[in-house]
Amino acid sequence: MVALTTQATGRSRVLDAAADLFVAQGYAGTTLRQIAATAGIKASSVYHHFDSKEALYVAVLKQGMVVMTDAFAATQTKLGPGDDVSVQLLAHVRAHLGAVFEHGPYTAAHVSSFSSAPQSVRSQVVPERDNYERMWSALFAQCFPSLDSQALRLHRLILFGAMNAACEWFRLDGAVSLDELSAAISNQFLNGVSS
Amino acid sequence: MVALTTQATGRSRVLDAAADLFVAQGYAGTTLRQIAATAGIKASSVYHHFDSKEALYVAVLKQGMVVMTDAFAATQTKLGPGDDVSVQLLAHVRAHLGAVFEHGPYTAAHVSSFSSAPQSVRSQVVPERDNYERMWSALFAQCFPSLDSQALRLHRLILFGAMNAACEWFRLDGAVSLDELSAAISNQFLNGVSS
DNA sequence: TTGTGTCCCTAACAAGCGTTAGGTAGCTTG
DNA sequence: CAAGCTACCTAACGCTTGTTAGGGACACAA
Repeated sequence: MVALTTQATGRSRVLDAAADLFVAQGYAGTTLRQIAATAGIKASSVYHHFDSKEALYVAVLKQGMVVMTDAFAATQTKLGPGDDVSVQLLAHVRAHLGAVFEHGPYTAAHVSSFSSAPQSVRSQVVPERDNYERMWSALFAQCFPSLDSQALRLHRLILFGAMNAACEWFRLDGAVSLDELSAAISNQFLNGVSS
Repeated sequence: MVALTTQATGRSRVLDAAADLFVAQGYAGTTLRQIAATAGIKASSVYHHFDSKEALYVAVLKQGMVVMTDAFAATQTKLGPGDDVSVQLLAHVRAHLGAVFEHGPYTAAHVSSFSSAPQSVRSQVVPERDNYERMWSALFAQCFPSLDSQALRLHRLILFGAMNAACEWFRLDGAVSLDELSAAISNQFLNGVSS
């Protein structure tokens, strides 16, 4: 097990290590001893920072939501009120993908391992998720006023599927850049393949 | 733990139970005793049908691939050679989603839990996955001859993301039918939101 | 009847799990 | 200097895990 040499304080080292391992192996597939070893400490020392493995998991998932909502909010302040729909959508897609791939492993851990999380964990993160979902719902309602609420929901879920699935194949050091990926997804969503 | 009352022979009961639980809890989050109890037998009896938990997992994943490739092949035989691109794509999207949601839990288990599978498991299913991927690559190359191979790959991954992510929110008994979902994804993919 | 194979059982194993108890070194504050 | 806090340690706990050994009940063939 390779220890991390980055990061300063102990708590965030543990959080980082946990998020990394949760992405790679899932929550149940990752042991506290693995997390501790990656953070450079012993398993029992994790309990100095977190009450339990589950609490650590919740902390990772919530941090992932913070990163996402922050990215969304930051994008919104950068956009003018009269910006084109395509500009707005591209910016927010870029922000979401940036949160997943560029701002640490927290968002990636959330996206990739939330669906298999125990019920008790899931329910603790639902408020944050709902909040982020509402941000996108509002954006969609504003961008596509002609669609009814069911169509809006469907299209939003399709877009989220396309974005979040990228963490199963996209690599930052690959042939496609994040900007290119964002443009491809955003453009495809608005105009379809052919254009 | 509720025992299954469906299915005939013991081996497929175990396979069914395992796939169901893998979808809900992931591979590592599911115990052999849970699988056995759901199948109506004891944990040690699972070893009469499978060499190990890992072998059982591989069997589930491979069965998922069989269902998918069969669905693809069956769709291809139903299509005429002169069929429109939109007809072909809709049919194959419908077949893929049908495999995930209508033909047992195997494909859903594959789609939802492959990414967190151990390396040793993953490598055993790679050939089948590559085979299915080639089918879609060929379809895309035929449908969109003007795109280069990198664009084809990107668009294919976007479509797969949209389809596979549906297993995190879509329910057969919900407000949206599988036909509607297929049409929405296929149409969105070809023409974008607005149309 | 006697074998052979299938399908399942009980009982138990070693290993690994999350977790707890209690102690120690070092820094900071009074 | 003494007190207290932070961040970690060693050692061990009870429990669950995947897995194995060995046996019993039924079916079918010779």
